[in-house]
Order: sequence, then C-alpha cells, then structure tokens
Amino acid sequence: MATIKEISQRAGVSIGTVSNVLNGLPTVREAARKRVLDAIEKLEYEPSLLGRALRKDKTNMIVMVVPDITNPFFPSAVRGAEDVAFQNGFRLVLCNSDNDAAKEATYLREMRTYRPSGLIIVPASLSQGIDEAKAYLEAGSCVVYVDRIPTKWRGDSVTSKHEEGAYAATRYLIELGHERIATIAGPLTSPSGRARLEGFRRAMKENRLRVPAGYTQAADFNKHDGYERGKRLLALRRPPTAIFAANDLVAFGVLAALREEGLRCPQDVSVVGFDNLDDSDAVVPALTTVDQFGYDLGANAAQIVIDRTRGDKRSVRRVLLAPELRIKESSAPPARRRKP
Amino acid sequence: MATIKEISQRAGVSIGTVSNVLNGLPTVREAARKRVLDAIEKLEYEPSLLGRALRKDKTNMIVMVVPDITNPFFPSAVRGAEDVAFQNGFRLVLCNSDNDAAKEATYLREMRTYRPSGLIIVPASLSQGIDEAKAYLEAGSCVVYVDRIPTKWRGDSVTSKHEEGAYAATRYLIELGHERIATIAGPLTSPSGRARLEGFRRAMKENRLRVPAGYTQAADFNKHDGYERGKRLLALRRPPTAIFAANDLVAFGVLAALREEGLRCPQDVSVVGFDNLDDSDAVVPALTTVDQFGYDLGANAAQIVIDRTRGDKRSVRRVLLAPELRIKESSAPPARRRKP
DNA sequence: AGTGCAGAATGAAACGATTCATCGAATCAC
DNA sequence: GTGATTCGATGAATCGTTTCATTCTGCACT
Repeated sequence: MATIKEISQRAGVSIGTVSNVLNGLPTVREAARKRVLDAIEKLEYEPSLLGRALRKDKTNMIVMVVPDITNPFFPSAVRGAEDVAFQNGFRLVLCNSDNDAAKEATYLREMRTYRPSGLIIVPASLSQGIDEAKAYLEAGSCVVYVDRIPTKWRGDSVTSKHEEGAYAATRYLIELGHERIATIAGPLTSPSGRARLEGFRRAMKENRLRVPAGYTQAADFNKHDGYERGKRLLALRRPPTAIFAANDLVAFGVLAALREEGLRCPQDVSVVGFDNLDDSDAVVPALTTVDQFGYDLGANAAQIVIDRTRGDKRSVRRVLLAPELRIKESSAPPARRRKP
Repeated sequence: MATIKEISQRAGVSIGTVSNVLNGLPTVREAARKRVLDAIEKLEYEPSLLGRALRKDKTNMIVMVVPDITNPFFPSAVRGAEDVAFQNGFRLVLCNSDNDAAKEATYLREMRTYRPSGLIIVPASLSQGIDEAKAYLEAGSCVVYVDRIPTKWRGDSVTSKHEEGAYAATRYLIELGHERIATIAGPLTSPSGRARLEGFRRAMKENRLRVPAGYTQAADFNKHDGYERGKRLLALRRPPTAIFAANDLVAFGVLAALREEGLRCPQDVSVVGFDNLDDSDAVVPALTTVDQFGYDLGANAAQIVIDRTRGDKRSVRRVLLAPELRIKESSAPPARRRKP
C-alpha cells in the first residue's frame, strides 16, 4: 500500500531518486541507495504496476487468446507460454475465444487498452481478419500468431509442420505394409487440417497408393466426429486396414467405433493420431501419434514477444516446429488376409 | 489511441462531460450526449482501462491461480471462471503456481499491485499461509479459495463435498458385493485427499468391513503413482477385488497396472476414480468415477468475486458442491471366487 | 426586474509511477 | 582562487481517467 512518495519521505530523498533506485540507474550514491532500500524493506513497498504502466504506456502482461482451454491441446501451449513469460517477469492473461470471432474481437479490442507487451493468438477458425492485430502493432505491442496463421498475416508466427507430420505418419503406415489407408481429415476451413490432409496425400501418391472414394472424410476436431466418421469408414464395402486421424480426439472416436464394431486395434485396424495429448498414453491401446510439441509452440511464441519487447528489431520470425512420430500400441502390420 | 481529451475537444465539451457520458450518468443533456457519442464513434475511441484503473484503484481483472493448467482437472474450472467473468465484463489472468509456494507468493505479491477485482486461488498443496490473501482483502480485492481451503481461512470459498463423494463411491462398490476394497488415497497433506480417505473409511466402517493393513496407500495425484501403488496392491497376498482411487489420474495408473498383470477390469478388479475427467470416457474400460463439476467450481468462484465487487456485503459464502457418482464400465460385482 | 434554485457543465486535483531539464555540490585544472 | 566539468539529486510535467467543488445557464416565482 505504500507509494513511492512515502518511500522518498522516509528515506529523505526525492521521488525521482527512489525511481532511479527502483530501476537500477547507476546515478545514485551508495548511501542514498541504502536508505531507499531500507525504507522499501520497512514499508513492504511494491511498485504499482498500474502507475508504471500508465506512464510507460506498456505493461508486463502478455495476452494469450486460445479457442478453448478445455480442448486438451491448448493447456500445454498455454503452459509453455506462461513458463517462459514468468521466468522473464511477464504475466499471462488468458482469453478463450470459444472459436467465436465476435468474442475474440471483443477481447482484443478491450485488452489492447491495457497496453500489453504482446499478443499471442490462436485465432478462431473462421476469423481471418488481422485488423485488430495491426492495431496492436501500431500501439507498440507485438503480435505472434500460433498454430493457425491468417493467410494475409506477414508478421511473427509459430506453427508446426503439419504437412510433414502427416506425411511421416502416413509413410510409417505404408512401411508397415498397409495399402488400404483412410484418413479422417480436420475441417477443411482450418489451415492445419488442410496441411495434414496434403501430407497424407503426398505420402500416398509417392507410394503409388490409391485413395478410393470415401477414404477421405472431413470432420471437426473432436471425438464425436471421429466416432461417427470411423463408423462410416468401417461400413464401407472394402474398409481400410489403417486410419490416419487428423488429431488425437478424432482418433479416440475411431477407437470407440472399432470397439463397438468388435474390431481389434491394432490387429484388425491400425490407428494413428496427431497431437500426442497426455491422454494418448492413457487410452487402450496407447495411441500411435504425431507429437507436435504444444508446450514449445507456446514457449516459442512467448519468447518472441519478450525478445521484441526488449528491442529485437530483426525481420519477421516464422518458427516452424518439426513434429515427431511417436510409435505406441495402436499400429501394427496389417493382418495377412481379412474378410470385410 | 484517441483519448478522452480528444473526444472532449471534438465534441466541444469538457472532459468531465465525456466521462459522464461514458459512465452513463444522467446529468448530461441529450444534445451533448449525442455529440460525444458521435465523436467516440468517429475516432474509434476505447477508454483506457489503465487510466481508469489507476484512478479508481481497481481493475476488471480477476487473478486466478491454479497449480498447473496441464493437470486435466483445472482447465474446466478455469473455463467456468472465465465464462462467468467474461459475461460480466471481467477478465481472467491465469497463473500457474506449479504447486510451488514460492512461485505462488511471487505471483500474488506482484499481481496485487494491479488492483484486481478479485483473486480466485487453488493454493499449492503445501501453502497454508493466508497473509497474502489478507493483503488482497485490505487492498479491497475479494478472495475466494477453491478446492483446497487453508484451515485458517475464514472467508469465501467453493469446494466439493469430497468426503461424501468418496463415501458414495465406496458404498456403491460395497453394494455391488465387494468386501475386499482398497483405496489409493491422495497426498495426506491435501485436505481433499484426506476428506476422500475419510469418506472411504466411513463407508467401510458403516458396513463393518475391515480395511487390512496395506489396503490404504497414499500417493500423489498422478498416473505414475497410481500405477506404482496399484502394482503394490496387486502383489499383496490377498489382493483387493475393488480399488477406489483418489482421482482419475491415479485410476488410470491402476488400469495400466492391471493390464500389465494380465488382470481384467472390471471382471477381476473393479476400479473407481474421482473427478470425471474428459479422458475417463476415452479410457478402456470407461472409468466409473465421481464427477465433481470442475466447471461449476470455477463458475461459482467467479460469481462470488463479481457479486462482492458489486457491493455484496453478505456474510461469508462457503459454496459446497455435491459430487455425483458416474457409473460406467470399470466396475462390476466381484467374481464368484478367485485365486490370488 | 430581481432573486432563488435546480440542472448542466466545467476544470482542477488526484491516482502512482517515470522522465528530463535543471540545479547544487564537489572535483579538478590552472 | 576561479572557472570548468562532472556527478547526484531534484521536482515539475506527464500518462488517461474519475471525481467533486464550483461555476454557469436558464427558468420560475415574486
């Protein structure tokens, strides 16, 4: 509750001097510094970040907007950002956009007046607008797009090589000997969904494998859609022996569908996911999946914000993280022969 | 970027009048109000929350401290708090204490100077201190403890009836016909862990069932400890036919241990968890568990903060949410007879 | 016309910090 | 001893609001 004024009085110096001590300026003599530090100690003084922010037109807050923290992919990214932020004296304000462009806009418009050091945003799927982001830049807050990057965005970003991850997963299935491989892609409005589908197709094409009609299903990134599309795939006249799912949630749905059809995984059908959620180990069989290092996505984004805030003027930074295939229990060579 | 001053100039009124318009005071004539609103529109003015906060000594932020957002129990609570906060014009600042009392203290000390409307805190397990919380109250920010409540705390809180939930789960196992029921309790330093153990014991006692030595294992709330304690229970000379785990993560570990021992769930051993995480449906078999409504924990806490901020002076509010048993696939009557 | 009064509008002060032009004192060269 | 220089310290101005005592305006009443 003490203010810089009270400190200055108790220490018998001006408030300017107290400020200089606080900010570690070298222009204050040892005797004065000591008296100030003593007073700070005695009065349990904490500088008001509000006062400081108003004057400097900048806070130590980083605003992070994610679609929904209860989607298990995001907590690790948030955690990565928060860790890096905290270690460097920054704080994270979390906003759930709910995948709603309007809610996202409300958050952005208002939070900007807090003059955050930066904005880390995983945009709502349908939001391609970057006007608000530009407004942040004009206000001196840096902006990093994560995971999904609007096509018009020319600034900093962090994302995974979705295409490569999907390619590696598909290729792995091919190397196991599978030939009838289907995919449940993410929503085609989502850049990451599209990229993963492209990776899948490239692997199939390079290995001269056909992707029959019906072997490509689009779905939202959730378990229910995975279940439903899984059922659909299994009902085909020639069902696939392996399924590459656009993410782990979808893969969980596929596992449920298999179970319901009395099919065994991986003996009858192999399943591969994408994300490597914590739950992908808890599930039975443990899910073979592509780890896209959610924590590092967030951590890198926060690091960029911090570097920029400290004056990094280098040109645009586009971080691309390479995902890694994690082979677990849900994948195996196809059965020798199998009646549909 | 426009300020209230520019608005006042453009509208040809004083800044005081602009402020009155902004705050909906009735003492401004229609003509003036209209000119002000026009200017606001034209200049795309957004009031600076920093300026406002400094003057009013209060922000619309609610600080929420959780041990670790990647622990799947917390996202839903955070989401609940954020939803209620957002709907009422408040914003949520998320802090991970990492279960580290020192990190928690750093966050609390610093965030206090932002003058948040309130503090919602799930304290680190070993932190029983409430001095910082009291400092928030003195500064005019209200404080709500969630889930774990320090014994000395006399203020608002929201928590589940852990004891009753555990009692219901245990009683259910007993009603299925189990007699050899073990429990893997949470850390005994944690109030919720202790309460769940008590519920277990009460159910056993009321039904005159013995709890042999070794049938009560303490563990941390994670999968690894669950696995390890599960192995220990299964290695006993007379292993249990049912295990009540202190939370779902621990139960997942137990399922893994069972699988490794070649035992079937629920045919050989029934398992019941606590929390009803999303993953408890994805796991095989789907976990019978006690739902403690994480979303509502957070939502209630935020509601209390908002009510208090708006002037609710009623006496201490201690919200107790009643958990509900969710019967799924991991529980069944014991086998007729079974060789250890 | 003069007085009183209520309703509108004003603008200075305040919130708690940082910044910077200025001042005072000490040091140094000669 | 004087003037120049350097180093420390000062305190007023500032950031964008809200608040409130004060002033202004217009109107009704006598």
